Amino acid sequence: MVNELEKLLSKAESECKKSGVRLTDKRKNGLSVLYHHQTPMSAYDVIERYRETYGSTLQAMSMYRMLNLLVEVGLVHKLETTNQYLICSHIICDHVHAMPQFLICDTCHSVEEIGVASDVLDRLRASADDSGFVISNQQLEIHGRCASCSE
Amino acid sequence: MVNELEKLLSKAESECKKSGVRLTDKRKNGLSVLYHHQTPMSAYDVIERYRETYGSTLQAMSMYRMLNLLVEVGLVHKLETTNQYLICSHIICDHVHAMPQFLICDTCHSVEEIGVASDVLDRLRASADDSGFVISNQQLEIHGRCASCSE
DNA sequence: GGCAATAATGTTATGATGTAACATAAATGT
DNA sequence: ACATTTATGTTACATCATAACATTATTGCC
Repeated sequence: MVNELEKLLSKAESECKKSGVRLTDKRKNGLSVLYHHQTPMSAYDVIERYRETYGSTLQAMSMYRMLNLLVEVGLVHKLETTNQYLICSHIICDHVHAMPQFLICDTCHSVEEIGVASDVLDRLRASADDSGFVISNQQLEIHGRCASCSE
Repeated sequence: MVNELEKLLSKAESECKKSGVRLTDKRKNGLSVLYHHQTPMSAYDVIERYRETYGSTLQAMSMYRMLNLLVEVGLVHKLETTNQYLICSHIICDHVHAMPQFLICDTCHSVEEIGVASDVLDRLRASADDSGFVISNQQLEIHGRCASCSE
């Protein structure tokens, strides 16, 4: 079996191509940092981890630029409720992705990414529609306690 | 008909009593500022408006303390996706409040507060439960375009 | 290859959001 | 009246994020 990270980077390559941007070494490294970290990271966390791993210090501006780009391309998610970034856990799969939903454990800070169940989404759209409100493509961030923390 | 703000403040009074905190003049004034503003405000927005209205300058620390307390008591909501505060639009009603859901217009920044439809909530809990995840009491923040902005 | 156009990154400064820690003042209960 | 609790003041700082402009790298085209 091929190294998962390589697979991820190769998928990243094609996603970047699709969006007409380059997957530079720095961006690859940034992705790797997020890939190897098991919980979401703040931009400054990524800067620090990047420096430890690759020996080069990125300015905050550069990091935010990189992260925002990776989010736009769809390789990385940003949790708006915690100001943190995490790699998309479904980069490698081939199916079309539903609206992402994050189960964020407020105890251990782990995050599970699932797709919003289609019936939930339908209901949400319907209830928003009662107000004439059009839901944009976005994500749901649900806080609580993960399985092991709620034992 | 009684002034709506007065009604709100009287309800606020009883909510504070319930929680064992005092509804001081500063807190009343803070609530009034939020009440008179039609869109959500950052803490610093409230500080500025407070100063304009009441002629006294609160430090950031004081304002955050006040706002956090009003959120705890249930008189004010905080939008975690935008770091803004808004008065609970259902303070005055007497029924038990469902989990709040905010329809946040990314164009005009207006916010409509509704209750999460109970079937949506049930489905959300069920899908989270598949992972053994327990949803805490919280709120949904849905971004998109309001009726008038999507015409 | 030369060279213009575009994309990416560097650099500096600053704005925006939020809290820790400790001091003082005001209200409350007995 | 006075001890306790609650609220507020004050200072300093941590954290999150971007504007504006300069430089470097890559690409497309002749």
